[in-house]
This record gives sequence, C-alpha cells and structure tokens, in this order.
Amino acid sequence: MRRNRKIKQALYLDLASELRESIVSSKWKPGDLLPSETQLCRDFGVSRGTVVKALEVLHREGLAQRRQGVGTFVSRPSLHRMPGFILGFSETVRQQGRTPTHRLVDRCELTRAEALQYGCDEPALMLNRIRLVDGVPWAIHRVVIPLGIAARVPELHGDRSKVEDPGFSLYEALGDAGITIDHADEAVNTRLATEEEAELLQINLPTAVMIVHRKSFDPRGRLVELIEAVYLGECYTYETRLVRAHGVSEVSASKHIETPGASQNVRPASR
Amino acid sequence: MRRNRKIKQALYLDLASELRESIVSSKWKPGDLLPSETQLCRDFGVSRGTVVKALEVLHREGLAQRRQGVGTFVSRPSLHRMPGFILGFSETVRQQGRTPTHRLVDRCELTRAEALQYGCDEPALMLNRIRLVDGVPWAIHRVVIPLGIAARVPELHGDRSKVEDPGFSLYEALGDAGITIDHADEAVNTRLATEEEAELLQINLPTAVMIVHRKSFDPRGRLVELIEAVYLGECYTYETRLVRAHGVSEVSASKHIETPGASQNVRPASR
DNA sequence: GTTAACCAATTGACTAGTCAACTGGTTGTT
DNA sequence: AACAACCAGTTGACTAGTCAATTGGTTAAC
Repeated sequence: MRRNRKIKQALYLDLASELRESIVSSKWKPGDLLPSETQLCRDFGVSRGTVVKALEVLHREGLAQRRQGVGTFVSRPSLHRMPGFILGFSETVRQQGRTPTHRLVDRCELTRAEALQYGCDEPALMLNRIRLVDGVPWAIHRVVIPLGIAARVPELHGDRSKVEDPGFSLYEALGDAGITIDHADEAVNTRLATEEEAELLQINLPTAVMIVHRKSFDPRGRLVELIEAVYLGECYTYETRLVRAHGVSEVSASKHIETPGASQNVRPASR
Repeated sequence: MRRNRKIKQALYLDLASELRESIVSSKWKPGDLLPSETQLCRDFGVSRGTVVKALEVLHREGLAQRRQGVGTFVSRPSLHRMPGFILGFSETVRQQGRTPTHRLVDRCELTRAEALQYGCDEPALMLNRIRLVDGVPWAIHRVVIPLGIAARVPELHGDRSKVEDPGFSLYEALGDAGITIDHADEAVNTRLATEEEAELLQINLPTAVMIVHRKSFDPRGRLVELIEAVYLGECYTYETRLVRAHGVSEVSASKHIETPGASQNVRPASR
C-alpha cells in the first residue's frame, strides 16, 4: 500500500483513514456494502489482519457495521458525528466555528492536604476560570494540576505564565510539553445554580446547571488534571455513543454547544 | 487452554475473563506488572495474537495499561468500576442492590407522522412510565419502539401485555425475543423541572432535572428503541470513561444512583 | 407453495511466525 | 561523574495461512 502521509503511521490506520475518507465524502453512502475483506487485501496490497484492524477502527467510530456472513456496511448517520477525540473546552468550541476565551478568577497552589479534598494526592496548582464563547460566559472551570505535571509546562509557571492570556488553551500547552492524555473519567450531574454562579455566568435564578467532573490520566496512569466544571445547562449537551462489542461497552463522546435562548429542550413527559 | 465455561465463547474472551478475575480478586494489585505476552502464551497454551486480543479487552475496560518496551500493568482504580455494559434502568438499579418498579402513565400507538416528531420514521408504540426505586419516584421515561420491533416482543402486545406489571423490564423482554442492542447514542442535557414533572416525581419547585435521550440500534443498524428520560437531577450521576487509543476515543459508561437528600454535590466554583 | 438441503461468500477466530520500535539497565569510554 | 554504545526483553505491527460460524440464495423434493 502506498504511504502518502508524511508522518509515519501504522498501515492499518492509513487504511482506516482512506476508507473513512471514502465514507465521509459519500463515495460510499449509508447502507452501502463495503468491498469484502479479501477484496480490500487485493486492492491495497495488505494482509487480511491489517484490513480487519482498519475495519474495526471504523466500527468503533460508529462509521461501519460488520455482519458475519454478509459483509461490512456503511452506518446510517445519527445525532452528530463523533469527533473521536478527547477534547478540551477550547478545541470543542473552535471545532464549532466559535471563539473560546477565558477570564482568570483565581490562581493558587494547594498543599497536599488541600489537594486531597479534590481527589489529588499531591501538591497541586489550581486555576479558577470563567469560560466564554464569543465573549459570552458559558461555564466555570476549576482545574487542579499536580505540581509535578505543572512544572513541565512553561506556560503555567511564574513569569512566563500565559494563563491570563484569554486565548490560552491548557490542552495545547500540555501537548506542547509532551504531556498526552490517555484516558479520562467523567461524571455528569445537575443541580440548581448558586447565587455566586449566577453572577459569574450572568444569568437569572433559578437556573439548572450541569456539573462535569473530569479526571484525565497520561499513558502511565498518572493523574494529569482534575476538572470541576459548571455549565449553563440549557446551552450544553453531552453526547456519548455506547458500542457493545464482545460484551464490553465502548463509546465515543462529544460535546455540543448551543446558542443560549435558541436551545430547544425536550417537551415535558406527558401528552 | 482449558475451556471451563459452559457456553461456547471465543478463546480470547475466556482468557480476558480469567485475567480480569485475577485483577478484581487482587491476585494482581494496581501497579503490578502482568506476565509478558510470551509468558501468557506459554501459561495458557495459546498464540500471541489471542493473548494480545485479551489484553486489549482489559485495556479498553480500563483495567490494564499497556506500555511498549515495558509490559502491561494493572490500572489504578478510579471513581467507580465500570459495569461494561449497556444497561437499562432496571438493570442499573438492581445492580446497586435496589428494587426497580414502574407505573404506566400512558400507552398508545403513533402513526408514522407522529413518530417522526420523536425521530423514528416508522409507526411506533409509545410508553410513558414513571420509574421508581424502592417505591420512590426517580424518573419519567418515554420510550418509542417501532411497531416492527414491538411486534416481535409478546410482552408488549395486546392481551399478553405485561407493561402494567411493575416488575416488567423492557430490556429483558427485548433480550428474550432475541433482539439485542449493538450500540446506542445518548445525549445528556439539563433544565428546570416543569410543574407537571414536579407533580409526577413528587418534588418541590424549582428543581434541576437531567434529560437523557437515547437511541438504541441492533447489530444491523435498525432503530430498536428511542428514549426520552427525565431524571431527578441530584440523585443521578452519569459516568463515562473516555479512552484514547490510536487517535480514536473509546469509552465505557455507567450510571450511578444516589439516595435523595444524601446526594453530595460539588461545592460552588469559588473560594 | 412450502420446506429442506446444499452451496458459495463473508466475517470471526486462531496460529505461528517475522521484523520494528521502545524501555531500562549494563558496560565501556572519556 | 557523565555520556555513549550496546543489549535483552517487551509490546506494536504485519503476514499468510487455516478452520469455524453465519448468511443469503439456489436447487430439489414433497
């Protein structure tokens, strides 16, 4: 198979990208049967194992359905298409063509004892920020980062600090420092906004807010960051896909941001 | 490898179960290094490909971390352990040692045009139910099932209908009829409860509720059910794990049910 | 017409190997 | 003491095959 990508990448990922391209460009439409595995082997000059790995990637992304004895189909699209990545606030907002900014409310260092309250067992850096979309307050973010991690990110430290810069993206800074996020646990909750939150978010009471707790880990399983986020409920939708495979559920998740006022909620559960 | 399970199952799933057992029973503790792949080949008498598939299952479940050049580690536990399945309300509640029941509010058939409003393009059966945990109202469920699917489930039909039975479980009935759920898309939202909902759930206003929309599909990609659920916000936590693997995010999701009144929410985002 | 038997095609599972990339430690040199 | 080279062990990727299970269609028998 021809390697037309600059960065060296696994063959099956190249193949998956190629097939994904054919699907999103509607060369193959929803419901269409893809070429059989052996056919793809011939077409791309790779072994069947590689083709299977590529098709499994597409299946996990929700783009393809596999049926033993029949073949692999292009899925019918649903709700939204998954981005397929763990994204931060900035990336999520930018992806929807809007401009993310933030306002630093507080920045301090926590002792080990203080950090423990938030579920981090090391001294840590804490940032409290208001997140804005196109200049309108959207969420309150409290992020706790172990000092061991924070020390590796120059943008977080001392005089070089860029956290005051409204365009600063934490995930970008982490990535630049070579810190990658392997997986994250999230818990979503809801309750009424407090008076303080209403003031920060410039909303009237009573309003429902969505609380998202996130713990992110690097490939070695070390805690990278810990987030408590308060979102304007009606403007925030949390989407996941649960895929049952071999008795194990797997998912892709994404977030969707709506314009305040234009949010269209479900009707009451009655007729 | 010895097949000690009654039901015939893939070898790598047997192996994964065996390894999982060793982890949850603390034979191998968090941070421990698992035997190498070649060692596992010898121990269980299978090829390396099979061992790798088993280890990948554990990795997707969040139980193991793999590091090239080093080995496979047991993950450190986080938040809650994932059940690893797509569960219905009844199963979720039972799993936490409580008793799920329900009260049928309404049952009707929708024409194709009516069903379209809910995102189903076939005539469908609609059930509106109040879901209770240990006799206390917990959620309002509206489920829309295409007639083509409903017709295959005797418990849903005519005189044999069991939906009035408080112990009825829809997912169980679907399973009995040979209808399996391959994947589901969920969207989570929040807003204030309406007066009607407050009455059904026996709560005071204002209260925040969590809205969950779910679309479930069978292995062929056909819509199996469509749910709009209204949960008592403070008593419901929605958990997911996002696992980044090969640039594709995968997740396990679970729900956690809390006792009303004893729910402990995050503190306001201020100091 | 209905049913049963059969067949070809496809995916699922598995084996047994090769080579590459990465890691952690050791050894030798400066 | 610091650094570079090397090495053994590990996971990641890939190949080329086998056999099993499932599906959809065809054919034959009744």
